[in-house]
Amino acid sequence: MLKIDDYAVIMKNALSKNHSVVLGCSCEINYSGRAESFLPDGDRIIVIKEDKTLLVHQPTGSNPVNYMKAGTSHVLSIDGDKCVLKSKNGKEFMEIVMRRIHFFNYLKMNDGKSIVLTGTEKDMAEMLMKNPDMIEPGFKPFSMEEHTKYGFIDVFGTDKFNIITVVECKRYCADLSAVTQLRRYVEKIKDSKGIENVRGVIAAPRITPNALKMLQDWGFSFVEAKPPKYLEKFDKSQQNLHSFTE
Amino acid sequence: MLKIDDYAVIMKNALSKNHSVVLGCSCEINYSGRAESFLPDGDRIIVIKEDKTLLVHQPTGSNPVNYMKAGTSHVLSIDGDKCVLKSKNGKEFMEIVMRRIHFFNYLKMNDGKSIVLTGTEKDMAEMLMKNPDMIEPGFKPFSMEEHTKYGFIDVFGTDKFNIITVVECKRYCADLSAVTQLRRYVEKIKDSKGIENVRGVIAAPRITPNALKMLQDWGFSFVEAKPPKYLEKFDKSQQNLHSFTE
DNA sequence: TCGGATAGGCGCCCA
DNA sequence: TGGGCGCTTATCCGA
Repeated sequence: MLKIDDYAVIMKNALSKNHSVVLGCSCEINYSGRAESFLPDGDRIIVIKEDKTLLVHQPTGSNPVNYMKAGTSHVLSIDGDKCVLKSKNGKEFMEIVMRRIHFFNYLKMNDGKSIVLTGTEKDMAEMLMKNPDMIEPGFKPFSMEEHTKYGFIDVFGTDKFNIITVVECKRYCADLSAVTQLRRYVEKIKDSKGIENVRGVIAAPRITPNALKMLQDWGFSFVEAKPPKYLEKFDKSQQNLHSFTE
Repeated sequence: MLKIDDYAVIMKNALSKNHSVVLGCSCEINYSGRAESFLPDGDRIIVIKEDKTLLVHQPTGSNPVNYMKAGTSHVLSIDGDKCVLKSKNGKEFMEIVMRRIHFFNYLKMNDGKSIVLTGTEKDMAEMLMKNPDMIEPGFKPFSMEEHTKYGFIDVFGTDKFNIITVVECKRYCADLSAVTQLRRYVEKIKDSKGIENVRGVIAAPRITPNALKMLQDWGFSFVEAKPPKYLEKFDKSQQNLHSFTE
């Protein structure tokens, strides 16, 4: 069983060599920066990454209870029978006082790979550009170049009556803010083009009742559309992959 | 040096006993659910929490590259010289194929404490309720967080001329969406009360130029205000805490 | 660097 | 359970 001083020595060494560090400990934490926080003593898992990102995790939940962003400087010291980590990044400060260290590991991670992700809102907009009938028959999208020219509008074109139409995509459920966002775009186009008659469309798998009401109040319309998934290979092998019983 | 089969045995045991699990490994990952993703082989840190949250971290960045939310079921198996973790949560699936395990730890975490956080938007709204002159002389607040009746308005009251005024707080920099949000609240109030004259105010430390323009176009106004920080004790000891040289 | 917008966002509160 | 919304949001992308 290593003593806390021994952990401190190997931890200092690992940090200086830019290894990733993972440990389980009992600690209390002060943070001051964009906000301020105090977390009383309890068991946590702490990760310090090679870019000096610091994460503190409690035994539940997806998000770290405390964290520091990449580029933070970390200094470890011993204060009596406690191990203290002081972290600083600009105007942000954190102090972790470790009462006990349950385990400690470090690792030089070899990982240059980045994730390939599909089914995002961007994929959805591209799908609608390629299949404009999904919005409505006769819809003609402008080119992508023109799309970027007008800012952050997802899809942009003309309907069968040649009316300029702004389409806002949402990959999940469209809400009130999606409608106000669309409204802002439509007004932007009206303003910059000097045209009165501009249509607004929300394309999403579904929409909340309040959002639909506001949409209709503004004379906009809703089109049901789902984001595409390209990695069909994996889809097909799902039954196989998850053939275990729950 | 433990073999991958040995790791699998202790890992299965730890998972069944609802311990938190932390490991470093080389792995590749498939995910399918709200989107789909593939992550080629590389070194990662994996955490499985007691609520069955799964986090996969690369050596840089704050966010996990892959994850599964609380309540996921995890099944570990050996496939040749690989260790495979299959995870399932509703319509979401993940498969982690581990080529090599660098380290492994588990821990029954004892942590009932929750974080105390100040300097949030809610604190800011409370500050403005208690010090209405910060908005403007003569401002009288009605109530805070009008959740039920008129939406989720932060602060709500009357100005010195008894005009109904809606205040939207932002803890950081107010942007276009803050203005459209305020606009939506003001219109809601006008509509439900049948009153034409309703003022809109954004209270934030700062505001983007475009947002300010839109705000003014709509006859709304901007008030500079910062979220309060209460844990002054820690503030004062900052020099002391961070007296190390960088 | 700033601004704008998305996220497999998450987490919290409330009807 | 779903809607609405803040977040120490983080992260990406374009000007």
